[in-house]
Amino acid sequence: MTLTAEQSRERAQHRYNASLELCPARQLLEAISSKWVTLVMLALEESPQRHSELRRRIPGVSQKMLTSTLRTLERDGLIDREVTASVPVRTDYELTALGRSLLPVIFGMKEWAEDNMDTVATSRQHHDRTHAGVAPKQ
Amino acid sequence: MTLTAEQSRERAQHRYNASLELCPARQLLEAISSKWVTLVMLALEESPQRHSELRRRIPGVSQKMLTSTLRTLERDGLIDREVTASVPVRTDYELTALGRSLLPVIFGMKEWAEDNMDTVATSRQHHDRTHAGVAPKQ
DNA sequence: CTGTATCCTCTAAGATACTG
DNA sequence: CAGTATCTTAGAGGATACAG
Repeated sequence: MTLTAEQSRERAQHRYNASLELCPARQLLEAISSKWVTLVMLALEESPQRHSELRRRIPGVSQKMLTSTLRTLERDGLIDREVTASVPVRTDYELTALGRSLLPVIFGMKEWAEDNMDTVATSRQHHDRTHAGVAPKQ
Repeated sequence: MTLTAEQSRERAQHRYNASLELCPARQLLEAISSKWVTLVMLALEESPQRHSELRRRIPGVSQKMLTSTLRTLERDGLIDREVTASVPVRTDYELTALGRSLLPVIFGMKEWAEDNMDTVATSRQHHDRTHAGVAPKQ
């Protein structure tokens, strides 16, 4: 039998999910879109920092999320972790060369955002006002 | 009374959540990190497309997610939506000037990703192998 | 100080069904 | 063709307590 459009779409979905996850750009997006990664990257821009320093420099981050973010960045090879076995323990984090190579990309986004997010905000307000009745979303 | 470090951290959290959400870069990140936005933006790069064309061009997207993504992009002023009231209805989407101005940023990410995500992947594998016992995560 | 281990909540996103 | 309306689920992220 032949497939309906809906059926072939389903197959496409499964085929595509795999390739989507393999797409480098998608992977990067997922890697950096976690809530704290860019903040940590930027906090490490100038010099290595200790866990406690990072916590102070990034207000609002819980130590769970900070640790988890740092672990992920370390796993991705974007930062290095150095533990000094003193009492109490001291841990320093610093950007790797790979991590530093990502900074320009982050700055590129930052720049576009700073130049254009007010336009986006205006557009949102206008859209919400003119489409008041339908699908307010939030 | 004076605040404990933990308490002042809590206050910082609330103070900061507001400013975090106002941060332009964060907003942009949230806007484009939705699963389908970059795919839609890239699909519209060369020419306007109809809803059904986009669905074909982006395998695996459900019509719900496509519609929702398109609505968000429209609200943000990144794409325009033009409805032709024929039977059946015809709808075309195209990038706005603002939307096109974002493309270089997306390409910048894409380029870094293509150049470096294999290094990241290798780092992940190495990390997972050497840290087999502890926190395999996934 | 630098973490783990739980528990809990909230939302993005998928599945499915229906409409002008 | 181009949507809207529900229901459900997986995972991110927060709160809290404990440990080397």
